[in-house]
Amino acid sequence: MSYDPKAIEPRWQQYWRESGIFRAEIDTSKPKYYVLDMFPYPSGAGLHVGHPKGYIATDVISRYKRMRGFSVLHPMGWDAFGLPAEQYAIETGTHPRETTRRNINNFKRQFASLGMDYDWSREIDTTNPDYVRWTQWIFSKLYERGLAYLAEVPVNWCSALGTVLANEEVIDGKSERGGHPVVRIPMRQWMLKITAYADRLIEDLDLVDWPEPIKKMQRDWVGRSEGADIDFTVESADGESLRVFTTRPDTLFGATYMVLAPEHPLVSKITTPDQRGDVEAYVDRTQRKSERLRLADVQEKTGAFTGAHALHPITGERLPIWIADYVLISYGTGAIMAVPGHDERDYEFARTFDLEIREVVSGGNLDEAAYEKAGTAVNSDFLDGLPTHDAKARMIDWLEENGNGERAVSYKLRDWLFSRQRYWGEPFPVLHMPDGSTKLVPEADLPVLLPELDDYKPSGEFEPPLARAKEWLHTTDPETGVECVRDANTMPQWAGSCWYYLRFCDALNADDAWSKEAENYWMSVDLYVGGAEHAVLHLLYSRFWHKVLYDLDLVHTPEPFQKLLNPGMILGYSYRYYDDNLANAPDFRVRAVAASQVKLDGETATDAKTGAELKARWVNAEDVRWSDDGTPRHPEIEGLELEVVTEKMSKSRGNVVSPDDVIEQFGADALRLYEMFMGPLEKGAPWSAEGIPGMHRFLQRAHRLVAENEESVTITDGAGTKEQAQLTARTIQEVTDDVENLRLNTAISKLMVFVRDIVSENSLPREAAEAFVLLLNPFAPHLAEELWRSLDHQESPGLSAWPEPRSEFLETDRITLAVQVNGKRRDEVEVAADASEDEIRAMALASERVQSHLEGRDPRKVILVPGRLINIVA
RNA sequence: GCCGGAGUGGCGGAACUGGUAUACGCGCUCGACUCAAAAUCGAGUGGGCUCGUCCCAUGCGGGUUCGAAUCCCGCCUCCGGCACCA
Repeated sequence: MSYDPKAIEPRWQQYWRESGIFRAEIDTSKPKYYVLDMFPYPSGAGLHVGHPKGYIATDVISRYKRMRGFSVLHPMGWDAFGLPAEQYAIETGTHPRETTRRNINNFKRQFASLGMDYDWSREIDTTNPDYVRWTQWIFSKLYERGLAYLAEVPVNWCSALGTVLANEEVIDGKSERGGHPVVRIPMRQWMLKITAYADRLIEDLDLVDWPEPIKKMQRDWVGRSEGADIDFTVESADGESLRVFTTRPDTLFGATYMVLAPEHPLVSKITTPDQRGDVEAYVDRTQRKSERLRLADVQEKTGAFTGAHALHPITGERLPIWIADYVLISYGTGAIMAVPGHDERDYEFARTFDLEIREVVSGGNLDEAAYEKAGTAVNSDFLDGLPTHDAKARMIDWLEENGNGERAVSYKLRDWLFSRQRYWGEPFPVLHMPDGSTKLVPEADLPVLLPELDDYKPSGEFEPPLARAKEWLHTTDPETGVECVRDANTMPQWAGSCWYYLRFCDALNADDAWSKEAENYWMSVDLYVGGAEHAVLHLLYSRFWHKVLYDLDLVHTPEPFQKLLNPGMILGYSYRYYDDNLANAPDFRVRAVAASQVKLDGETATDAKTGAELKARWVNAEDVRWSDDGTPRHPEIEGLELEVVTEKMSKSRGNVVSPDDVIEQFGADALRLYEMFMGPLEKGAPWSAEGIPGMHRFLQRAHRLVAENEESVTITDGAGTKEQAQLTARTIQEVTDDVENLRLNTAISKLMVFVRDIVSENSLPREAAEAFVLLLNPFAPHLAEELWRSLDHQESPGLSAWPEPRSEFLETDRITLAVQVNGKRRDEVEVAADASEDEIRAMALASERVQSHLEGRDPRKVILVPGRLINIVA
């Protein structure tokens, strides 16, 4: 019988599901291994071939670790709150719960068809009331600790999404999802005090094994800087003092003016009557300037003079106080001392408004640019002659002694804006009392469930859809019977993903979020695999929650994820052109333009000839017409050449390849193998259909080798010839080493070499065959099951022990050494493995080729690299 | 602009701490099987020429070394992140 994945794969998938052999068990006699994928949002589009790369990798590792004797936890679940289901509900009236249920079923079907070994008894759905209950419970813990608070804050309001967004979700003034415009308006919102954990979020990165670039991104995001707060007295404003933060207290003598953010509370107080007009006009202008515009002209410095002056704390000099939007209200104290000699931004501002530039650190040329590096203090009274580092310390000492300031630390990280004005999220377990205070819904009354709504639309008036559910909204405090109001906001999608890895440890626990015992056994996550796009969002948020839980003694590790791996994205080829139908009008005489005729400026495309604005369009990959010279063309518009772009797979780009189709044609094992074989896990690459048949052929060969041996190959007992035993031992050793180091691509290539070379005189040794099937099992588990049975085993290979190489076959008695002359390879010699240097040297010098390259010269030096080469230097 | 990461055959990639560059797969060429094709199997496949015991090749230009894809210096290109954070 020939290899037929369609017949084999469903059979074993059913067996895995029904036998429950991959169920995770707490077994204290075994070491544990917790391998976790970032769980997906179950979208309506289902999985495409770009998704499973990480999932397949964890499946390989999970199966491997189980065979190595670990008790393995490898769960899967759904991050199922979120905008698309809600958007779909708005459009069609279908309840998000229904959409979510359908999508989850489709995802589960796809995961099953890929042959995943998930323990489905631990499945998590973040929208499930049993789960929401504990998400709300953790929020209550944050609230009790004072880490959740309501604040009137300027928020990122996105009217298209009808909600506020966290800073991290806004990119270039547009929403991260969908790219809709975002404006800043003040609103009363739930905030989480992540800044209280800023230092620990940086320090504890030393405890985890993560890619260095990701750690750096997190450090930079928290953005800790050390310096000093310095107080300036505002002249003639009844002793009003102005506090600034600086990282360069050593340049205090170089401060020639002060700048407040336009939103700074002092602005209205200190502005002099004759400057009021200018100042108010400027404040008004910056308020209306969108985030986007503010970014666009970062180079241009603008500002207005308040008419007020501050007094230099040491010299008593009068420094003019300006306002300018290059100073941000949300960082530091919202005010700065400007040192134009040693800060690029202040320098530009001073140049624009003709303010004094003073050198207080030597080393640069202030006629040309600000000098920001370290140097020696000059024109600085008691700091003169000190190097920057010492000058900073001396100045801080002076400030503290004289009561003019103190050592201070500032962070870029802001508190986490935690409420959304949407329907499909966790309600806040909070009651608003008539006196304006808030209190938690008692733990016994959790979860607070979402009310049913007829209409999921955001009102557009900054009011959440939940506010329309009057009966739900108005309730009574179960403790006092007082009438009160629920909170109409919902939590952001991050909430559910902040702690799901803990619930997986004990997913069926009805009394607690997790038991101490389960948490103790399984945590922390040994290997966490997921996209680098979560480097600062999900990973920072969940680390924060985890630390709060750690402080509450609810978890026993300070960090949740020990090792992190970011699989590279699999991209698709898409085919692009442009047209001038900007508004997608239905009856529009569309003019299509090839990419070669288009000028790109950032995100806007214009016609290179006419300058008219254009919109990018894509042709579905399968609809592309290929001309004879191999260029892609539009299927209908005659002669329109398409531009080939490699980008993330998405429906809108028409470049999605479904795993369903690949599995239908070549089987899940071939798909699994191909995705792992494409290259290193961390690296992304465009999907190419050409490689899959090669994997299919390899599996076919393996099948023929082990299971169809009646014709040409016979399985013989024992380890076979010396060469066969050596190849087997070496393959075991090398595959093991590769898997341990997550080099799954090279592990597969070694299995291929084995299949190519193992047969000798039409015989396949039984030991070799069995080792091979076991090595193959994590990668191609369906075929491995099949082959294992054909070798007369009753149990799954997934439950067998991983093979050990027989050490006596790892060593060889004769080795081949390269012979170099002056570093260039000229010949090779075969020597006994234990040959002495003199012997090897003699053999190398005896080589005809070596002699001819020596051209009669005597060797000056001979370098022997044991086991590798001998280099003769002449 | 700043900070990361990466550039190796026609393509995906391999080369572990500086030690035989191009493993493995795809593609291509030739051959076997076949009436023929597909499938399968086998052989070959970095480039060059004066076809040798040759020369040149790991983005470009230098350097260190007996020896460099690997280390150092200076550039170029692509990908990702950040973006007035005082």
